[in-house]
Amino acid sequence: MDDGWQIPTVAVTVDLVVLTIRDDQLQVLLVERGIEPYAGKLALPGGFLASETEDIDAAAGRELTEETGLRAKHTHLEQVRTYGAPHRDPRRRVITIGYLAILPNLPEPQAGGDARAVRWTPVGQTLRRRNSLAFDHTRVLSDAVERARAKLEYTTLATAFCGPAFTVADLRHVYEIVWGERLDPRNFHRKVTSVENFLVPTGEHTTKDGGRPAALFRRGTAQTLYPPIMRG
Amino acid sequence: MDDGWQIPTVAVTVDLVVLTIRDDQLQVLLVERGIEPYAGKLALPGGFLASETEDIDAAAGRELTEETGLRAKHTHLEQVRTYGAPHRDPRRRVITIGYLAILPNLPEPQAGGDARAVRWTPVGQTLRRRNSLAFDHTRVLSDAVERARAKLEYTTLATAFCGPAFTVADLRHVYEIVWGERLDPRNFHRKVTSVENFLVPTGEHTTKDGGRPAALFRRGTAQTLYPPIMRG
DNA sequence: ACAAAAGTGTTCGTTCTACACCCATGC
DNA sequence: GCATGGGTGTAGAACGAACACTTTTGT
Repeated sequence: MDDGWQIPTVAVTVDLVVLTIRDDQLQVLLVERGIEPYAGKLALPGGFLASETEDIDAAAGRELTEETGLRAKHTHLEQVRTYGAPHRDPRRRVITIGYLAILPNLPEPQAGGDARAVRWTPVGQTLRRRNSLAFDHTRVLSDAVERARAKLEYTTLATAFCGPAFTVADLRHVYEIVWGERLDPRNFHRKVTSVENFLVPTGEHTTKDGGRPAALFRRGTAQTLYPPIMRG
Repeated sequence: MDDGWQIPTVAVTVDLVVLTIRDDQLQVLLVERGIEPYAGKLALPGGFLASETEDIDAAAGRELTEETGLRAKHTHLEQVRTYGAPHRDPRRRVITIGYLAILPNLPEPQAGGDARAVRWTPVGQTLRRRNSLAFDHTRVLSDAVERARAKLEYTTLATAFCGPAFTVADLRHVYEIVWGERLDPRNFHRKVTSVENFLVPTGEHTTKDGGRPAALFRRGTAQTLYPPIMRG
């Protein structure tokens, strides 16, 4: 074994799948690459570890802040998986750790500190076209979206797409758009309001909608949904 | 940005959580460390990438073969998550990718090609004691075991603990031991036999048991269970 | 015959689904 | 009043838990 073998080291990046709902679509934050390889192609935002001692979760939070101007603390941010095929970056060996971030629909387009061209893009069309993204980012996006879809079933993750106060209909729209299927408004209402500590009434109500004002809620302390809300 | 900054590189290991059922207990394969840090302590088997171009899944398969003598091809082996706290290894920066492997109970103790002292250890007592494992391996083990427990609910993973032919009771014992709870034999039988392509009858039956011979099955092609088999 | 484990049938209560219906607002 | 969406009630289907019961072996 000990025949002068040196421990190999590799470069490490974090790549972010930042999801939100805009214009009744599930959208992902993409950047246009300015340099080779894949110059001009769209890619997930991300980057190398800033130093040999930067924590990987901290690196993901730092990238999120750089791209969106938001603090990671108030955002859902979780690791999905790591991609380490040898030639996924043609320049050199790079493994990347994929993260899923979920934001509410922001009033203004993100004003990142970074000068790169950054844009919201519908997830559906991005996944439908092969090779629409640089590197293996289509796979990274696909895995993260599937994670999000699955977690809506048995966790309270859907509230991460909503602002501080939201209606039951807002929450239902999250499910409908992320899953791409219609849910019965009446049964959905009963399900979510009967889970303990999922939704906390603020006492406020919406105004100026087409119909009866809806009660406003904020996130409760519950992290898991039991019973789960299942897809079709 | 481009002020002479060098891309930092880090060492990468894969660590394996190899689970099996022995003596009616969920057990994990551990090695006794021979060198500092944590010399004499138990740790998960694993090791550094063999070269700068080794695929990480291939590295996990290689480590599995080195430790158990088994080909990864016939074993369930999946990535769980990556651990990258800066000082998780006191010597140098190392990030590790945790993998979950599941084996049937082997007739003989594993005869690995590696000379290190390797042993099966019950998972329950290992997780109960803090600091029973080196590095952050208690966390890695915990995450992998929770992954296995969760996947029994909605996938056919339980068959990975069984040999090529098994009875419904064998499969139920897997669930009972991994989950640590009793299941009704009659209802369990109905559930698993009614999932399409989960269990394929071999036509053979057990002999020399206390009661009526049980039909033998082998794995079918189904990967997911619908409806799921839920924990309490 | 008896014990033991495999496998089937049945009952009962819960949950899901579909939809009728009432409520509260803007116009 | 009427349209619009919020929210509640309810009947029927589907599902799961509990358990009586039958089947097939070994001793």
